[in-house]
Amino acid sequence: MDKPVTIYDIAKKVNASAATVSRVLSNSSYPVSLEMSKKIRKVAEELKYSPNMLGRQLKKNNSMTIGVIIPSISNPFYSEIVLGIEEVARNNGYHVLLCNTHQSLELEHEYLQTLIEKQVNGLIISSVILNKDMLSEYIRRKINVVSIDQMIEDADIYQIGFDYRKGGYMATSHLIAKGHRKIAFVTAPLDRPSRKGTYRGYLEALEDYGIKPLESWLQVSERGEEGIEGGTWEFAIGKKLTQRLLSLEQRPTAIFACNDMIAFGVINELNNQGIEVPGEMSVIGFDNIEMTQMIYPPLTTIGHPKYEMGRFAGNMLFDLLKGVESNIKEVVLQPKLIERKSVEVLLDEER
Amino acid sequence: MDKPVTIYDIAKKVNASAATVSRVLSNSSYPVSLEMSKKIRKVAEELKYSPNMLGRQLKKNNSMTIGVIIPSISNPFYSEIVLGIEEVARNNGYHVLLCNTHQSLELEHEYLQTLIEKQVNGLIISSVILNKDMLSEYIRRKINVVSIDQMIEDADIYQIGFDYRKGGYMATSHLIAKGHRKIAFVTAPLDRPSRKGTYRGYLEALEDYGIKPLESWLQVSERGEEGIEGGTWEFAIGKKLTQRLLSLEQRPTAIFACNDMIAFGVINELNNQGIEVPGEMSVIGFDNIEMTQMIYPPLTTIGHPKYEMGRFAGNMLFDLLKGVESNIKEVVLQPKLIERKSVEVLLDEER
DNA sequence: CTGTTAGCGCTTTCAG
DNA sequence: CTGAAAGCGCTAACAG
Repeated sequence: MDKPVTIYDIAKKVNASAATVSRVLSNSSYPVSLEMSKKIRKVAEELKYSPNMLGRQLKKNNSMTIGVIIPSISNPFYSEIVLGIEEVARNNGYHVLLCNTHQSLELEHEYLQTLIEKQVNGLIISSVILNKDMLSEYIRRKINVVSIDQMIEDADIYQIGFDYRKGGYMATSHLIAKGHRKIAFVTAPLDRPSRKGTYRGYLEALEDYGIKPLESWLQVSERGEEGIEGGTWEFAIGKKLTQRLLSLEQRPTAIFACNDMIAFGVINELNNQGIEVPGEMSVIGFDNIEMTQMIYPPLTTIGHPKYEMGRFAGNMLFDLLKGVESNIKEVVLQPKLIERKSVEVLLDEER
Repeated sequence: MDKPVTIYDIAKKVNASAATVSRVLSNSSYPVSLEMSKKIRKVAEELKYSPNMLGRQLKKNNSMTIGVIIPSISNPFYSEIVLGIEEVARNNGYHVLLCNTHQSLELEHEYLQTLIEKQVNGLIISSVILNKDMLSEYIRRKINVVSIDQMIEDADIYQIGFDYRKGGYMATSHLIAKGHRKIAFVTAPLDRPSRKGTYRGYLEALEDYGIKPLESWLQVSERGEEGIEGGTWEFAIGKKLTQRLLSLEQRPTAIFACNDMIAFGVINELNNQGIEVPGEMSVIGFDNIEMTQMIYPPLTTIGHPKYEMGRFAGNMLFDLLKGVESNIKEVVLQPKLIERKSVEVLLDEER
């Protein structure tokens, strides 16, 4: 078992000191004669030297790594965000340590801790359960954290959010503009800021147009088993909630789902029961994940700039790491209506 | 800016040596008096000590990290695999450094290199472009690597594959069993072992049943722009290739897509053109990603044990890291027909 | 049971 | 321009 080659091995071979070798191989600005420099590089090549970053990182106290904590990478919503973050991390020479909490408070805690131990330089987090206190360790250690998508109340961290309320309002008023009055809202539990916001937007739109919401048109699912809350679960609740809706005496003419996965479930169940979308029932989703273009009919939904949010958060974090202080601590990204084919105008006589 | 607390700070406070502190805080089996041990833990708590893993890792020459290289996490096929790997990594106390190559040879090279520099203990890779030579550095350094899904020819590494040929055979013979004779194969470029295998299976099934394949029923897309080859691209080629198929004089009665994303494109185009699935055209996919259950009609496809493949690869790797040598270097996972609703029997008179 | 010492691989003063 | 030496935080012989 041949020992890994270090700068000392190279130093010996070229009759130089480890310091000099380090200086050239780490591209330091420190002056080294061209001749020496060349020789060192040549030998490094020959010996197939590759630096041990642990050494450097320990010395510099800089891991060149940022942590990213999200519920689950298998959720396409998050995978787009992560792709955005990764791109800017790579451009800055950083690596990403990705952590999937699977909605488990315990796991989230654990990751928060090990990321500190691994000496991450910064953290980007989209947490469902996080509060200010849990981040205190980071703040104390002056590790920069930026929170995305889910706002954390009055924590002293940078946040980049999304206006869910407005999105909910847009979706609902679009439906109203198309002539719908009986609009159901189908959602996973209203336990996160994002969903609460969307729901508020829904309510406000109805109110602004003088529509009194029927209680039974708000369909909220039970909490899912933590951990298995993948796309399948959301799809399933979309189906179940739709069944309930269809068994109502007063059926709605349009369904607003709090996210696209649930909307897929809604449409699927509608199809199963032979109800045509959008002919007999309009459906609108939320998030605009890639798949919305791929189903039939293509889903009308609310656009959420996921990739951009990731890039934005990444850039913000790296600015902070570079010491570029900003006094903008909070930015809110804006929703956008994406019209496709799952919503149809409702004629007066059908109301 | 308060300096991070180290074991020395604790040692000073309790009048012990750093060694002793290290012994208790790293849960070493080395004997330390209960009294001392308690005191140390208490002070560690008070000082909010958290170990710097870089120090330990450098000393132990063990990063407790494995690298995972895949094309893109935004592809649901890979995200499931990764979830499987992550689970076993976590159970073993390891972290995963995830790298998305976006089909770029350059990026792949770069990652291969930086992972070595970061001193990963092992590597799991599903590479499209990898060959034996590119792994030589790893082999030389005795870093264990296990390759998944895409077999690498006669490299001295562990491999866990999937029988694409058999999958292709199963899909095609299922179609044949349902009465189809005019079966098109719609695929991304046949430049990877997996797709080649699937295609071979398709051919063999046709031959076994005495069906001569029409050349125009093999529809291969052009290469996509590297990097943007996400789900949208595959969806798009599914659509485009279907258009070509439909413009043929001799139309097929069934379409076999080399993966589910492409199958979604196929179905979408069929829908657009008012062709009913499966009534007028049967469609079968490949991979059984989650979304296949969510579209309408639910897609008949070939099951690929993605999550299990991830777990399998992870377990194999950790066995190797633990020194459990195995003489099984190659294992091939098996396909499974998943019957849903996108294939219909073709009556004799329709042939 | 505890402490001393050396050193993992690298960078960085500080002197030459 | 080059080198010697110290040290990042931690662990592991070795000696007591």
